[in-house]
Amino acid sequence: MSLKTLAQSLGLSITTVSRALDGYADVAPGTRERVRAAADAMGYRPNAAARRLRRGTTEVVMLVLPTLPGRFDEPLYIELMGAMGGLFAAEGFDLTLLAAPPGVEEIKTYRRIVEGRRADGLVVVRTRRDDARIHYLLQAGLPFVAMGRSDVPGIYPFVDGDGTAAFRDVTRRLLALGHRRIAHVAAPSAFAFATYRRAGYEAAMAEAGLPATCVEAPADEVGAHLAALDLLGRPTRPTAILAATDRMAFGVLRAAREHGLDVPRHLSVVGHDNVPAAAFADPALTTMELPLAEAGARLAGMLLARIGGEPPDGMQEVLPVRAIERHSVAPPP
Amino acid sequence: MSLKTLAQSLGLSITTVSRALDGYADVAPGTRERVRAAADAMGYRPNAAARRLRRGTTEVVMLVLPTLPGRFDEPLYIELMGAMGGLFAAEGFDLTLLAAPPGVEEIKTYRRIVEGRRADGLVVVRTRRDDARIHYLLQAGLPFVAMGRSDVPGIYPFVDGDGTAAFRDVTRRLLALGHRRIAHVAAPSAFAFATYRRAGYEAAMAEAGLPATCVEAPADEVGAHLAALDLLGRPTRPTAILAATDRMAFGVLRAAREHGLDVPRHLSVVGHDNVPAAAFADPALTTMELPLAEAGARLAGMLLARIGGEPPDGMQEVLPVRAIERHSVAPPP
DNA sequence: TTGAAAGCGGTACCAA
DNA sequence: TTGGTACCGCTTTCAA
Repeated sequence: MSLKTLAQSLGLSITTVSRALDGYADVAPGTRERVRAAADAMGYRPNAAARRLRRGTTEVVMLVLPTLPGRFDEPLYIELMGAMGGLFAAEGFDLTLLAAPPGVEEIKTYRRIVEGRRADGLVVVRTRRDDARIHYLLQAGLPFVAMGRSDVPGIYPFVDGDGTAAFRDVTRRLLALGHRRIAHVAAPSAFAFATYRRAGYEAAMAEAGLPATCVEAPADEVGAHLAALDLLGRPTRPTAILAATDRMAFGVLRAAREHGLDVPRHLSVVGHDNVPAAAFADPALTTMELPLAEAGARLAGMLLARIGGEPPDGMQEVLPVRAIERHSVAPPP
Repeated sequence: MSLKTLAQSLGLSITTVSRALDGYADVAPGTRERVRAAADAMGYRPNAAARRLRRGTTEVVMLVLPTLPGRFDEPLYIELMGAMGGLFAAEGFDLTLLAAPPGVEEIKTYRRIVEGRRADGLVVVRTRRDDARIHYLLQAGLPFVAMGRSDVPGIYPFVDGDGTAAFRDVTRRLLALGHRRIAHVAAPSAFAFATYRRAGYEAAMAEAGLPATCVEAPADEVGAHLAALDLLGRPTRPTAILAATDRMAFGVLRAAREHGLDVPRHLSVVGHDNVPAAAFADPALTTMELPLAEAGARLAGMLLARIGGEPPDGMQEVLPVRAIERHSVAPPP
């Protein structure tokens, strides 16, 4: 089903048919209707490759997942994708997802996308402080948006949760409850979000004139479990632990159980992300949530605008993080 | 950076350059090397749209996620993707992921892919008994593979876990431990996996001459939570509950807690999937696992073969499911 | 208001 | 072993 056969069956030129379908003004209304009806009836669908070649555009937006063999919080990205997908689709873009493990090979994936003109724009997720992907994309000039900030200089669109404020506020709440020994199981500092969250925690502790205790661990259950085991084994153990993510919080909960500690009676635990399992943890996990639907909508809007040629100035947003109170926090013993 | 400029800079024709890069035999070895070196140096990358248009192939394989806004238990699919991605990439295919919420619009997404020739092949996941997607793809003739079986007649490649054997075996194990009142919180029967798992449970119960008790619930924590609340509130409550998935098992664990029941002392609970959180549930969840890396590898191989023109006969595999013993199962009280 | 024709950047046939 | 060239299907000038 090509434009040609469609045109022939209508006794028109492909030019006219093409214009009628694209809604150009210089086509007789009657002709346009006739063409549209026929296209519909015959199930005509423009060949994507041909249109892309001709227009020099791909109608594809890619989100490259930095998948590690040991998985991380990918469900969050899937949710983000769900939020963005509809918006892109409405503008005729396919949102496609590619997997590229971090490492030296990672940039090759981006080169292939850029140099092979495989996408009109990119979504970068799980940003790192010194992010080679952002460096490269900035220099390559391909429109992109980032979910999360980074330390890379330059103006580019991003949306991020205000992790600093969130962790500062939750630390203050714990302090107000009477906690004094509050520890933080941080994610690796190479990740931007990890440093923002940690900074919020440290700020609140400093404010209260209390020492901060941070342990850095791989951003998963296992890493946090080991880190928490360490913290809880110390002579003066913390009465509250802030985990950088919910998955890390699950590891902390387990460590508490293994130390015979009741949460929240002996130990308060807080996570971040509000993954589905958090509500079903024992006890139900007190956590924080960045509304991904909203973040996705903003990101999609920004990327579409960038692809449309708008400059990135002002396309930076730090969204507030919502506190979710459940049952893993209580006054200190 | 097009073939033309590359050819000009080498003083060769584009024909020769194209053949040299594609590794055809009828190119002088010296020429080939010279071309390759130049292409590398200049960062030449064939324009994807042009090649696709000419070859009539897309070098794209799509996996369409049936995402529902708000619930994504799909880390499993991400893992599957990770397993397949490398294999596809090795053959020059992009594995791209598309989101399409189930419903009347779903098939439109598939039509767009098929009619716009946007992919050479598809991976269908979370199959349903009467699966409109499979119907459509079979009729459209586009190569595809399914993760999971369906009742749609026709020969097409699939890989599935043997849910029937898995649930039969675990039910037998519970029976051997002395359980008599074993219930099953089933996923909606529209999903193929749900009926296979349920069938295994029912077979084992019938074998033992015991009545089966099934409650069907939405395949998430909340649905299973409500279903389990119902089961545990009955006059003679079960001593063991099999949940169709781990996420559902989390809901069951919560219901048990709310009924003041200790798992596994008062109630045994079993899930399926072995999601990361399962090991960190309280108690650590006894569950089952379909090796997704292996399933992904099989699926990728099948799809590549189908795209290469091989017939689908014999491309059906039901893989054994591995039992993961943890701490949510014990003899009945 | 319509149509002819020139590409977009490759691939592959045919000839040299 | 190499080069010329006709497409692939669509968009978009330019003429009619």
